[in-house]
Amino acid sequence: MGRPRTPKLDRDKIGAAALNLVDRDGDFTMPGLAAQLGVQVAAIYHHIPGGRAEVIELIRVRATGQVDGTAFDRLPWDEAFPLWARSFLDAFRAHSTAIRLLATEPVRDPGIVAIYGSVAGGLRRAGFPDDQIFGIITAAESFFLGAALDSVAPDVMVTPGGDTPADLEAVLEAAPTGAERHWQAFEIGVRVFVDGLRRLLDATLALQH
Amino acid sequence: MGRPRTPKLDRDKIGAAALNLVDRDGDFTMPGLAAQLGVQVAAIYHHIPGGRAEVIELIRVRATGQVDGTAFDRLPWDEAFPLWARSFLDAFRAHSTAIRLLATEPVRDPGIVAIYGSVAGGLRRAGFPDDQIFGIITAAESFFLGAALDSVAPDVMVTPGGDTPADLEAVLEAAPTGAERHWQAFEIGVRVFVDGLRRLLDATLALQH
DNA sequence: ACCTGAACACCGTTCAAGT
DNA sequence: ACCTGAACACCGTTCAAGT
Repeated sequence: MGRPRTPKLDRDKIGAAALNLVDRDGDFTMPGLAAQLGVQVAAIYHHIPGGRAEVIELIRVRATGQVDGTAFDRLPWDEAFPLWARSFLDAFRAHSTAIRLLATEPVRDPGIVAIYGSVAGGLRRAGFPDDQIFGIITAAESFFLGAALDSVAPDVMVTPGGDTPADLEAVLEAAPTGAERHWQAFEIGVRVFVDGLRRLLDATLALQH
Repeated sequence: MGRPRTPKLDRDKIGAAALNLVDRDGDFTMPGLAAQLGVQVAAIYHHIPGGRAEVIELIRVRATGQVDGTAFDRLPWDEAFPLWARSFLDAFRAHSTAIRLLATEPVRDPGIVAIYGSVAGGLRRAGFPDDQIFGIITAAESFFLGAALDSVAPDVMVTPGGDTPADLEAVLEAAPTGAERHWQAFEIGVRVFVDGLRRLLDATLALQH
């Protein structure tokens, strides 16, 4: 008891243990985290003054740190964009049980934002206007985040009841089911986004000519 | 005490009271909800066997019930789409303090899904293929939901530190700040989405010619 | 500085008892 | 069927005490 000769805890260990718990259980508690670390709850507060909310932030930084935008360094923007999108989705799906915990706050950590240098660079070189690029990145991330949430959603139940509009019923029947439904929506979204961006780029370049 | 002559509670009253609490405080507790209703906590469980999770579902249905896709009934799809997007964002922003509570589960309630008959009808008449329309709706909603989360996010802090990539720094400096930043991202997203959908529609119609 | 041990106020849920 | 009153196990956070 008392102060140990070498500290038993640091922010890194706490973050790693928390992510482990969350991957296993989909959630975590402070007592559970303390037990996992072989420590009393109060000890955690010494390193993470923000308490549970700050632990969640640690988890978020760890999970989103796997998002990779470096494809923009070596590929044309319209080829890099789908890879970026995919890495974002994969990063969240790798911790799918934790998505509900992570997604409630958008990715705004300065350290994480810095990772997007490649994305910003790729879009600049392509010719997108500087004052719109961060908006484009934000809009894209909004879609990615929503898609991540959709990816853990239960499949839509098509109520065969008579109160469903005919158009909706036809559309639901023609749509794929299960996991395929989610993938289709994601791929449509990425494609639509890239095509829409291409048009925005063309309009910008036409103005400059 | 004992069974009252007329029931004091029903699902509707519980949902309304819960939404009120959440609008005021950004969250709610079962004891707090019971107090608001002038009732003991256990009484709530008699009407909502699913407990707190089901109360949240009631709130979600109420909030998302304000999403309006009927613009597709009277306008061309590319004019209706932005109005639909806006109504979705408004519905969530009207309960902005509750977004974190609501957004963790996507809108998949059968009753809510039925509202999208207008959207499905508009996209069908425009010529989008039946088997892709639900994917389009899902992708669009993913973006709307992400944008709603972004709309309550704190403004991005531009760290003047030297470790920020130059491209990112330039882009962050050129971007609008505060609320304007969010609106720009939302509008770019909607525009990009509509333009991308137009391209998808053109490709579809060209195949059919 | 870093941890233990114990405490506090609070939470969600359940259950017997009443009409 | 519908509510009360009380209980249970648990949670996040704090604080004095120890080294």
